Order: sequence, then structure tokens, then C-alpha cells
Amino acid sequence: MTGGDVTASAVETAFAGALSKSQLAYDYLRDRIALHELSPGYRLVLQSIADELAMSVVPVREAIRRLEAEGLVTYERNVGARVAMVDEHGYVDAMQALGVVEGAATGLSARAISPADLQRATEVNDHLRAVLDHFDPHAFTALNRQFHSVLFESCPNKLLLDMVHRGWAQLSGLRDSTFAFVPGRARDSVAEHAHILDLIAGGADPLEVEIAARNHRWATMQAFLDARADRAGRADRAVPRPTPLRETP
Amino acid sequence: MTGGDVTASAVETAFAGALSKSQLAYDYLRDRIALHELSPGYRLVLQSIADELAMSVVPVREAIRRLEAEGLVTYERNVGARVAMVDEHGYVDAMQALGVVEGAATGLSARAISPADLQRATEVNDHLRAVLDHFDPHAFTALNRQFHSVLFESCPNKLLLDMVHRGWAQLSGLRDSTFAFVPGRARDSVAEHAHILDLIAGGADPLEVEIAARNHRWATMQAFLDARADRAGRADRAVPRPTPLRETP
DNA sequence: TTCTCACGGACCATATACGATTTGAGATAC
DNA sequence: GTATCTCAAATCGTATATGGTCCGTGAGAA
Repeated sequence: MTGGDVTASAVETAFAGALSKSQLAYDYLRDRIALHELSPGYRLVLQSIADELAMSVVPVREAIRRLEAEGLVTYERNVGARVAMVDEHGYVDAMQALGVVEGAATGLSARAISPADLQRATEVNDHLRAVLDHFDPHAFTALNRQFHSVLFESCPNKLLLDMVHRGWAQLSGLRDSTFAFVPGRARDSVAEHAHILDLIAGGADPLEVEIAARNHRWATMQAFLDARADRAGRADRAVPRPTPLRETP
Repeated sequence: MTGGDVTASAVETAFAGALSKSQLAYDYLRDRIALHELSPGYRLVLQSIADELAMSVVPVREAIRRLEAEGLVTYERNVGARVAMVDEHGYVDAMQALGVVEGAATGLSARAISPADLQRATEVNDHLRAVLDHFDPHAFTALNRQFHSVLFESCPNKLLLDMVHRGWAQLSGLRDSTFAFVPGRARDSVAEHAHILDLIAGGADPLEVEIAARNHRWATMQAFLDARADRAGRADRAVPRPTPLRETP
């Protein structure tokens, strides 16, 4: 173009235009869902969101379509979108699937994790152990995520990594995960973390690391199921197990 | 409603209205991509597609957004969409990820597969063995998919199953998979199929079934890599392995 | 009192229109 | 002959407008 004093406006355009409005809406909704500002079941009205973001409904529609494809919102024709409800069955399935992909990603990371990262993961786990006594599910969950991130982010397979991220995003929709529900699980969790770290630090077979990471997550899932079964059992209701869960009998 | 001769039109309306136009566009594009009528890299022009389907561009845009979120098309702002190109690195990653999720789905299916299904899988594999001599990569790939479908479709975890489907859809974008590229792989493949069937029929540990299924896919991936390395090696080019692939050293 | 049905509001689905951006070809200067 | 600049066509991004569907509400009849 014509050079000169247009720089400022050019920069502004570049910044404003860097993200399309539909991308903006997508980020906005995704963040608000992740931060629990929009709780599961919340009705997403296109026009309201468009007003909030000072845009038309068209970009909002596209954003919601993408969120739908990722399983973060459910959509009903001629009715609208709502934040995906993770019912208990869905939660179990999501945890199971996450165990698979996260385990694989961790296994593939194992040989690529730098000593510095390993050190950081150890510190985070120490921190987790430290907060066990004055227990706060919310903080614990956040630290827990941080810990696992270090372990799988080195996975060279971007596709697999993306699946892991989606899994976490889906589950973050739930109340502070299992730890709020089954506080006793936290202590075991920390111990299993230490075991996984030992395996990685000792240069164990990646498959062994993978299975350890997977079983760690599946154990959390199992703790949730057991806790639920207990409550149901006390209420004298027979609740059939939704899916066969453990591969190792 | 009012009975009589409106039935036909009523049915037509019900059928036409059952799928929204954006869903129609989505199915249309997805099918054409899967059938290779739209080859990778093909430029998807919104208006042309809208014209073809006798609709406006808005539903087409939404359909493409969904396909983008699934990784079947790539999108560039202000430029447009094109059918996702699976480059060799992407192919390897996709196969690796598919090995993980398909293996898991197969493992979780193992105990749920009916004898009838197992019988059918055996027949399909016999068919595969039969066509080994007058080899047709395209037919072989189709039968291969049929075989594996029987094994993982019984997976009770819908999420995992969905990941498997997406993986297959992504890879189907490629030319007739590895078998056209490495014909020698087909014979080994059939033998491995038989092994997996034996494991399932024998009531083996699901984890064992899972690892067998995973290694089966990863072996196909490895065959592709080896073939490529051979060609590159003959051309005297040093091609570094893209990712560490085998978990078992 | 309860069930049925018509009515109206809220919202979604799609079409059309206009502005913004990219891209590629042709012209011009070196 | 090559590189750069200019301009126009193609295409996308978004806004606005209109028609259709769903759902809650209230009146009327059994």
C-alpha cells in the first residue's frame, strides 16, 4: 500500500483482523466453558451471545458448530445449543478414552522428556503431596493437570496430543473432577504419580510407562465408580456397571 | 395430518426436513471426500458447492467448519478451504494414533463380540487371503476395513469408537493406504488378522488383544516407512525417522 | 377438574446483500 | 529480460431480513 503514517491503523487492522469474529466467538465460548462460567446444561442463545460480543449471529453459529464437533456443546435442531452435560456414563466413557490416549501420549513422551521437565514434574508432585493435608479439590485438580501436562506435552504426535487436549477439555466441564467427590483418591494419586516418574527417570520401557499412566487414570475412574456404587448400594438400588472397565482382570 | 394423496409430499417434506441443509452439505462433502471424488488439496469454493446443492452459502460454511474441526479439510482465512492433504508425516501420525485408539476399541470389544460376528470376521479374512493372488489394492483395502469394523464396532465406549471412525475417515483420504504402496504387506496382514481372531476366540486377556491389534496397525505403518526409506536410501538421501515409533524396542 | 387445542412469543434456519481481503495478470520501469 | 507496481476479478466475512419450528400459555369443552 502507500507507506507512511498508516502504520498504526495497519497494526490495528492486523490485530483486529488476526482473529476472525467466528474465531473470537469460538475462543470466548470455549474459555467460558472451561472456566465453568457457563455450566453444563446452560442454554446458549445465539442472539444473546452475538450481542455480548457485538457481532452478528452468523459467526456465533459457526463457533458453536465447531464446539459441537468437539463435543463441548450439544445441539438440537430448531431448539438450540447448550453446554454439554457430562452425565455419569459420559464421564466414565470420557475418562476411559482419556486414559487410553493420555497413556499413549505419555508413553511416547517418555524418552523425550528433558531432565528439567522431569524435575519440574517432581516438584509439582511434591507440591501436590504438600497440599494433601489442607485439601482443596479445586487447587488439587489444577495442579494435577499441570503435572500430567508436563508428562504428555513432549509427545511428538500432534494428533494424539490434540486428542488428549480435547479429552481434558471435555472433562473439565465437570465439577472439580473426582477429587471433590472421592477425596480419599488424592493420596493414592500422588503415590502413583511418583511411580510414573520413577519409571520415566529409570528409562523404563515406554509401554510400561503407558500402562502405568493409563492405569493411573482408570484407577481414578474406578474410585469414582466405587464411590457411586457405595451411595447407590446404601440406597439399596442395584446399579449395573455401565461398561467393562478394567482390561487387567 | 389430513390423510389422502398428500402422503407422498408429506413424506418428502418429512425426509427433506429431517436433515437440515447444513447437515446435508456436511454429509455430501464428507461422502465425496471419503470416496476420493474430491482429492486431497482440492479447492472447496463455497459458492460452487452451494450451487451444486441448490442452497445458499451459509449452510455450506457451517458444514465446512465441522469438517475442519474433524481434520478433514484445512481452512485458511480469506482464502478458503481445501481437502486436507495427508502428507507423509501426517499419515504416520494418523496411523500411529489410529493404532492406539483402534487397538483400545478392539480390546474393549473382545469380550463382547458375538460368535456370529467372529464367524463373519473369519470369513472376511478368508476372502482377503483368497484375493491375495490376483491382488487389487482398492478391493483389499475395502475388505480390510470391513474386517476391522467387525472387531471394534462392539466397543461399548462411544467416544472411543468415534475416535476410531474419525481416524479411518482421515486416512481414507489417502490413496489406497499402504497396500498399494507396499503390496508385500498384504500377506503378513492377513496372517496377523488370523492371530488376532485366535486371541479373541480363545478368550485371551483383552490387553493382549489390544496390543496385538495395535501392533498390527503399527506394522503396516512401519512397512510404509521402510519402503519409503528404501526408496530414499537408493536415492542416497538421508531421511531421518520422523518420530520414534515402536514402543517395544 | 382435567384434557384438548388454538394462539402467540422466542428462537432457529436460510437467503440475500454488501464490504473486505487475497490473488493473479498485465503493464511499466530498470 | 527481470522485477515491481497497479488494478480488477474472485472469494471470503459479516450483517440484515424473512420464513419456519418449537414450546409455553390460556381458553373452552367434556
